[in-house]
Amino acid sequence: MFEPPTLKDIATALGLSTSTVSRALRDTYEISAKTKKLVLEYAEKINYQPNPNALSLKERRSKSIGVVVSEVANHYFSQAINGIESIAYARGYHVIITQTHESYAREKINIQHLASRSVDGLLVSLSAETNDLHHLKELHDRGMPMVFFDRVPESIHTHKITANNEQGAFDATEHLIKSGCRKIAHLTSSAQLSISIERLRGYKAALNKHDIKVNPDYIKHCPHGGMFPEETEQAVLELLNLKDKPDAIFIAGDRLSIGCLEVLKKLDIKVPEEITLAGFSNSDVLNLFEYPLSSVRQPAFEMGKTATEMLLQLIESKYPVTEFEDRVIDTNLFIRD
Amino acid sequence: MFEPPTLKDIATALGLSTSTVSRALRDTYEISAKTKKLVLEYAEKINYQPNPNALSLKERRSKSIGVVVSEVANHYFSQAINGIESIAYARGYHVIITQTHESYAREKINIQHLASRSVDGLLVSLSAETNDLHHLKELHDRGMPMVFFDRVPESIHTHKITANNEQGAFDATEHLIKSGCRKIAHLTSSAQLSISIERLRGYKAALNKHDIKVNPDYIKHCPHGGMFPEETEQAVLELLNLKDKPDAIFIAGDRLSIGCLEVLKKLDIKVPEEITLAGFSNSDVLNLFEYPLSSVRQPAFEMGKTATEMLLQLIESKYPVTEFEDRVIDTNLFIRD
DNA sequence: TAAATTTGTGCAATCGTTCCCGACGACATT
DNA sequence: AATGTCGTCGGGAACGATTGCACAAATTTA
Repeated sequence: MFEPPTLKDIATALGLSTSTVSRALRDTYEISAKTKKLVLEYAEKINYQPNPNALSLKERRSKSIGVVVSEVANHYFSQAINGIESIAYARGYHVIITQTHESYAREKINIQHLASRSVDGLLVSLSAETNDLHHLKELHDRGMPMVFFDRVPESIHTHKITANNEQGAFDATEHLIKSGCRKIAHLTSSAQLSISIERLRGYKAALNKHDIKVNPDYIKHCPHGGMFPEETEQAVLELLNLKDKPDAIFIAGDRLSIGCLEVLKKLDIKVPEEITLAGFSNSDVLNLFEYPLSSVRQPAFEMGKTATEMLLQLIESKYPVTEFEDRVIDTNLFIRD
Repeated sequence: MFEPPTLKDIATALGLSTSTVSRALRDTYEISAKTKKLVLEYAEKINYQPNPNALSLKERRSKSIGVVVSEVANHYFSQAINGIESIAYARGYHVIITQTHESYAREKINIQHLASRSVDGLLVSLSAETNDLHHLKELHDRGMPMVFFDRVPESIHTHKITANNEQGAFDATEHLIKSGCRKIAHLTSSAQLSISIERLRGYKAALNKHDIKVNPDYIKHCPHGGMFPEETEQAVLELLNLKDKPDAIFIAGDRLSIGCLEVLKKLDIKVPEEITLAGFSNSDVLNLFEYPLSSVRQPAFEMGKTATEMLLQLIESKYPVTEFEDRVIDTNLFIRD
């Protein structure tokens, strides 16, 4: 069995009390240099590490933060996680990552898990299915520090950090228009998600600016964010089977883009000859794709960093924070073909 | 501040002792039905959750396992993690994921982190840089249950689970040979990694079987597994600049494949006209690539599941386990073009 | 009716750590 | 010689939950 050494082990081995050993290790002034040296050397020798559970119990904090994302396989999130870890580790915090796979049930369980696991704070990006915010609201009301990023809720009052989704969507859509497209469809995630709302707004704004009427038939929502391939496939097929077939699609997410490309490939539809594409994606292999896909790239790493800094500020604040920030970071449009 | 309710809160609110409350919640026989109901209802109402740190301290286990992989952005690992989580969650364990980014220093820190964090066991895939196994050996000797997967060490005696790398490499190489290639190069990760060794062996075996001489100039190692694009680029360029230029490359990893494709694209080298490719990859977007890449796919999800089952068996075993298993799972070759 | 048994509950120790408080020797001060 | 100060160190409570043991009240038995 794995039994790490404890303070008591050091104390009995050295004929001291646990309090003295504790103080020696924490370099308190009231311990003699000789004793300190003795203790430190022995502790080093047996590779003593304080028991984090005992510490958490005593200090009432765990020096760890919980992260809730839909999927680590998503490039946006894996990059954001790298940003989160870079800050968290530097400040002495552990990071516990959980995935919702866009499921509301899974999100609830994970949040519950993390809260009971006594993390000091939460970094959350909502799942595509999430409508009800009760589980988060209650926890927030009870004082759990949390910061939302990417997919943020309207009604929970805390720090939020998002990409400039509206501007990004506007840029992508306008790029399609400037490429000569007029019948631009929009394939997006579930309707209640903040990113969906904002991207839809940017899409409409671009159309409006260029005097193109918004066609409701051109807007397709995938309630599970493309988690199920059939969902994406059906949406794309519906677009392609319209009488007035679109000549471009603006796609609101990574997984949706891939799903869409797969359908187009299966039907052997030429891109960009028959249809032009643009979409949100943080994938680093888009350049290698057979079909060109102009992409709006979010500063994921930076967003992860910023969100973590905000969360640690909440966690370490001595007084309840009442002023919350809504940070918006610009996106970049990468044009392909 | 976030102060979850404790047993004592319930006890004082109900005029009982903490022991009675504890027993009521754990449904012990010696508590009257009336009291039980009272306690359960109140606990439900205030959403009581036992403090996991107090429990871990008492039980001397945390019901959590640590995972060490090189990168969650790697499709193989993200799929493996899904497999790990599926088992762990079902058995009531938390999963703490850490990334090495192929760095030995990072691996040491993460292992140290997880050990001090008192996880009950470790699921490890070695980093490309790792040569020295001291940090793992010492922990293992001190009784920390661990299971290795994918990249496994020779000298630590515990459960290991790998894909049939040799057979997979053999299949891929033989496929290249059957496609008419004779001058087959091999682009791979750092030389000491188990997967590199086994895949190299399979590569050589296929060449031998078909009476093709192994050309040492055709074998290129990337010590950081393609973590740095320059590394991959240089290796590929060296291959392309050989007097006797190879007509195919068998690539031993996901990131290397992508790096290689990027170089070929930059140089505008036609695939498969000028050079044919095959490689290990669990990416689900290879079909969409401009350049066809036949791929050896590992059963990542299944490997994650199996590794976790093995680890939990070690953790929950009453007696020290001395019989260890070396599970090898078959790969699948997906041919493109 | 008194003794024995059952039933329900509380006390206290434990896990590993920190920290308040007090102890005790050595030395200086009055 | 008595008191004060300082430098070092130990005792013990606390954090939250579990659990063996003790013990009172309620019930059954003799």
